[in-house]
Amino acid sequence: MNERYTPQEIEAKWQNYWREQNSFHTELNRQRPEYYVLEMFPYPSGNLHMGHVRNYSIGDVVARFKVMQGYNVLHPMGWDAFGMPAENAAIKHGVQPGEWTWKNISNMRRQQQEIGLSYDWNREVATCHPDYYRWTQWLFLLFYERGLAYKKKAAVNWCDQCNTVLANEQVIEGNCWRCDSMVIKKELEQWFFKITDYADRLLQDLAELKGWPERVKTMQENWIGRSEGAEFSFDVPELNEKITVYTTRHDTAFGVTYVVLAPEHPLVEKIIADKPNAAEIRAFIDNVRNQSEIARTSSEFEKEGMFTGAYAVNPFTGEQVPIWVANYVLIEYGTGAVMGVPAHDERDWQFATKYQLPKRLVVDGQQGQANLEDMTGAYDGPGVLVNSGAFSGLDNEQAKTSIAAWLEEQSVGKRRVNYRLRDWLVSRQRYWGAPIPIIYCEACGVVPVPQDQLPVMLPDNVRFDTGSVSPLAQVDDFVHCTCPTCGGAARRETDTMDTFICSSWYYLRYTDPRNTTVPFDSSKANYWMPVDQYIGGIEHAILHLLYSRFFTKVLKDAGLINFNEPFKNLLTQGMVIKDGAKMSKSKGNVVSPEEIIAKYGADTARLFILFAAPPERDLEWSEQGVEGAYRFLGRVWRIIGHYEKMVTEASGEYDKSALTKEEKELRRILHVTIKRVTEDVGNRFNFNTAISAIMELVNAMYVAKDQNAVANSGFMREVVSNLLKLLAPFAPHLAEELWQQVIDQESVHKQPWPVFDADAVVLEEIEIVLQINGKVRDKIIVPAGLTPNELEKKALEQEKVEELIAGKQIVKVICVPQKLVNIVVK
RNA sequence: GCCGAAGUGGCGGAAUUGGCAGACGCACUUGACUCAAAAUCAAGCGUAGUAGCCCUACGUGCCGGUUCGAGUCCGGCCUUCGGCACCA
Repeated sequence: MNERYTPQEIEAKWQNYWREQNSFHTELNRQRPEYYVLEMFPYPSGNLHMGHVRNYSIGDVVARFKVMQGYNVLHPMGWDAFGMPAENAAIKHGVQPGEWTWKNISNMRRQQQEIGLSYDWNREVATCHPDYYRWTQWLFLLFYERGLAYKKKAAVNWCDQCNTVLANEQVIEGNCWRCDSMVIKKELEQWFFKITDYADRLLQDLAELKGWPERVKTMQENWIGRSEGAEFSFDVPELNEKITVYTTRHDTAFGVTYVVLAPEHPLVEKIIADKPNAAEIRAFIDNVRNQSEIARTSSEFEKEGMFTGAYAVNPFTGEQVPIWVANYVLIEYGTGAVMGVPAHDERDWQFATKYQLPKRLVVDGQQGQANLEDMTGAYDGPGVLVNSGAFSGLDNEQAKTSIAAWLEEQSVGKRRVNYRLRDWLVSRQRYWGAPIPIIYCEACGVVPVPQDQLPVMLPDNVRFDTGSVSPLAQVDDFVHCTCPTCGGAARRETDTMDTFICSSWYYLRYTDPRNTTVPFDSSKANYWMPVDQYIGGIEHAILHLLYSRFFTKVLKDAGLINFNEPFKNLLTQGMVIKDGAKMSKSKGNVVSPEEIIAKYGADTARLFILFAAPPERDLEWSEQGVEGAYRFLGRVWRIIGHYEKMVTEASGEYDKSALTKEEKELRRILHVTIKRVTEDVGNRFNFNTAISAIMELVNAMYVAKDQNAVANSGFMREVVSNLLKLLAPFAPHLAEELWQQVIDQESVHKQPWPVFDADAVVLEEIEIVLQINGKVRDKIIVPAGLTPNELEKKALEQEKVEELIAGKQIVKVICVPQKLVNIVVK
């Protein structure tokens, strides 16, 4: 073999070899345990960045490790290929979005192949391919049939920059998730998926996800935002109407001193129509509607409201209370109307103080001593009900139950659970997405496109500078069609689907990627799914991961799959940062994977990324660290080169009992390393410590070389072959090269993962720490396996110990076998 | 405000079940090799005291507790990062 390690020569060779051998092709096989490892598929932006390299390196180690352990491993890759950037490129450079996207895909696929990733490329999918989006459309229709896709007019999020609507999940602090510009509210008719029907299951089943990080589960929990309360009605006698309010504090219902409606509430216009200051109130409402969403929903925002001139009757007290309209009540949550209880809600306190509305204390938290005069803010703690009719004297938590029961008996209200989660707005006024397969017929109304007419193909040669209208609406051939039901003239829906729909089921398509009759065969999906290990960025904690969970539940209800949750274990990798900041073009701190691979090779890049930090933590890019990884691989190359002749000429067998002391020690380190790497990769995903263990083994091989102590060629073959197996998932090219040169002609990646020899890892002599009063005072070498009594005796015999405890009384001696002796004296 | 995660050398990080804090790597220092440099191989490297070795004391964000023994467990804080937030 060459004296120097030259990755540039080695890597391409093995990448071709793996491709020619179809090394990573996977078939369904019920005789073997399956394992599905998946990295989030990328958007084909044009080039891989270091975050991708990290993501794929992690997945590749897991995949190769599991293959060697004997699992039937599914490890696919594909493209989340619809979306805005392709259209922006079309507007800017005049290139067709499809052309731009496919070009990017082939470039990024090449870059992935240069990393040496073990994907089964036969299963590659791209969401923008008609063979894929046909089934996205099919699934839309499934949702439609099941009553989970519907169209409604609502105030929706609109991004002026992207010229389209957005789902709530895509609005980050009031800004567009993609272009970061401010999101405004627009009243539009749009398609929604009824994710709220699944709110409770999406919340409950989080408990099943033992292999998910706590913070992701918490984020989803917060997002779903379940609250338990009650809903009840106030009569409005002058209109013969009712105002229904939602509250989680029905125990404070006797403290209501006013009722507030959201400005958008449908009753507002009715109430104010005949009032003298109606015009003034309307002006106020218009003003509130023009306030931005973030401003309006910020708790620091000044509360403003107006009295409507009408009154409502509190069903508990029979009292009339004024009806207000105010900016702090949101039409989307609850009933769009709330009861005002200034004494026990901070917002109501502020509002009532500002507009001099009365306050009434109904929960006493100070054993009868509480009074309004002493209060400087609302009291929202526990206490006993006062001024609350028949409920006075009850503990406020008990009162919730009693009052809810009363509401239901009197038929003025009921218990109710509310969610913060909104339905998923799925239509987009964009071209580069899957067309929504719906036809509008004047005679038949809304008609779903029949399955045999799918896919509804995206037309070519479209103009993109159409402003706030979907580009598809400008294409007459696309829009005009015949009604599938009556054959009359009809129009197609011109909106496309949110790309998050495409990515909500791709993991299922991988299990059966070329199926032409259904999106996937159920038995195949049931064999491979759920994904055993999913790996991706934390930025999808809510968006993609919530939508995919929703899809899985709907498909289960439809009988297409037999599992509840798509991703059994989730690893959220940290960011790759440089100089303390995320790599970005604007900061000028981007390191190009291609350049690194050209300079050091893919094995070095992979090794550095996996070694520099545990996968969940942010990783600081360090060129010197990369050098270190490269140096280590060179060290491996040279030490194996040193033993090459010995190992190639050796047979596999040797007499273990004939090993020298030094050989035994090296063998012990080898098997300890096998044990550690197996556990670190298999149980904990601590690739950094797995690699450090391999480094220690290599260091020990250098020590042995220095001692000139290893002469047993059969044993050395064991060391070298196992070292290469351990290294194979991390540095697949180098391991393959050395394996085939030194050990065997069959791929190292087809070898069984090594199993450690329990006898080899046992030490004959061990070091015992001697403590006096918990402080380390000495260390002794003793034969392994001494009983605590023997240990204690040995410890007390030590000269140094005798010296230190002389004249003192021994209170207690603690012996931890194989570890330490602690002598407690006074 | 509510919820979650994390704080360990100059740096990235390790310590898996309460048992030698700092594995492994980077940086740095030194030696060997070399005319020299690079590469490589070898050694040292928490802080303070000491010329130096031995040794001693201190040391895992802060304060306290439990324990023979705490980076690890408990109570109370502080800081950083992330999510949610006028959600009634």
